[in-house]
Amino acid sequence: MNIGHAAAASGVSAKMIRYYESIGLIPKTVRTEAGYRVYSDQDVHTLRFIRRARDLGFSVEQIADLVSLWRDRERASKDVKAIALDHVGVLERKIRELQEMASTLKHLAENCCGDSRPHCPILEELASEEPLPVQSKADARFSALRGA
Amino acid sequence: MNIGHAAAASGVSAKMIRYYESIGLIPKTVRTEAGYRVYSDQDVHTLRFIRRARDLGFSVEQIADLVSLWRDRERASKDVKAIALDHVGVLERKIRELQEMASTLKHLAENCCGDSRPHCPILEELASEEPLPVQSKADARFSALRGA
DNA sequence: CTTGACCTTCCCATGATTGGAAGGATTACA
DNA sequence: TGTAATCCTTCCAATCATGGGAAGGTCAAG
Repeated sequence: MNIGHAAAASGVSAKMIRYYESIGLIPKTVRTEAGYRVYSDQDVHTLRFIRRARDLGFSVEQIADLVSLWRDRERASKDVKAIALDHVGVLERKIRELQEMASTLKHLAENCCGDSRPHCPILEELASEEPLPVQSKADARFSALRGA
Repeated sequence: MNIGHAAAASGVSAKMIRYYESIGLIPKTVRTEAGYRVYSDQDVHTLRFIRRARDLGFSVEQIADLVSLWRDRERASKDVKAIALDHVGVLERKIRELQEMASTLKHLAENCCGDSRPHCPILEELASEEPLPVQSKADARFSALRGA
């Protein structure tokens, strides 16, 4: 199977397959006489594994660890779980960050008429010298808004 | 005021100030005879505006638009609001993505003993051929985000 | 034998930010 | 005044995962 076929079968683009090979995430493949890479079903299986891990937001580095644990029949499941939970922590931190941004911004936007007049609490807030009034997601009050 | 001072006063690093200048987000400053950049309080105010917009996750491109609207006394507040709401949409899409990842992963991790034995549902799932079982959590956390 | 669809390698770009090197300017202090 | 520390300057590189594209070789079908 050539790289295009492996890409279609695994959901990983040919570009990325070459990249993963170049950084050592996957081993170098057999080549045809003409230099074409050749992939087995097992290779495609590994690529699909990688694809799924990417879909869950794991970094390439973490995926390398996951693949090596996957291959290791003597692995301890706690090692896998540790990677997963660590990543969950990162994701949740990121989610909280974005939620703070979104809710702050939504509150600002709600207080902006959104008409053709220039008055705008969003700009006022950005131009203000005071700390940004972060709306924690549990806090639905508009207390800190100026010009509302 | 030199760049270090402006950086400290605005919360934007000297590196980033130079970068913002290089991409045209802020105009080129006056220089001393020795070539040192010189900043006014007004410049610092603009930098702080930029800093706040970055803290809310706006892209540099959006910030350029926001700054120009900020400067424009004839602006229509709907133009500002449109940028803000567009960004809220992007943030919320991102949040949903991350939440799906986190909840899928947490679910998998909950079913992994996390001991020294090799059996591991997380790896099994990654190695599976079936579609990833996304744990859609369109529940309390989610509606808290848009419900406000 | 040509055409089109592959494949190869190599370089570049993204976005925002940081790091660092080489070298000049300024400042503080003895 | 000398000198050392701390600034400033520009330029280049790296991050992370991915895509775009060029130049050129290969392969299969018509």
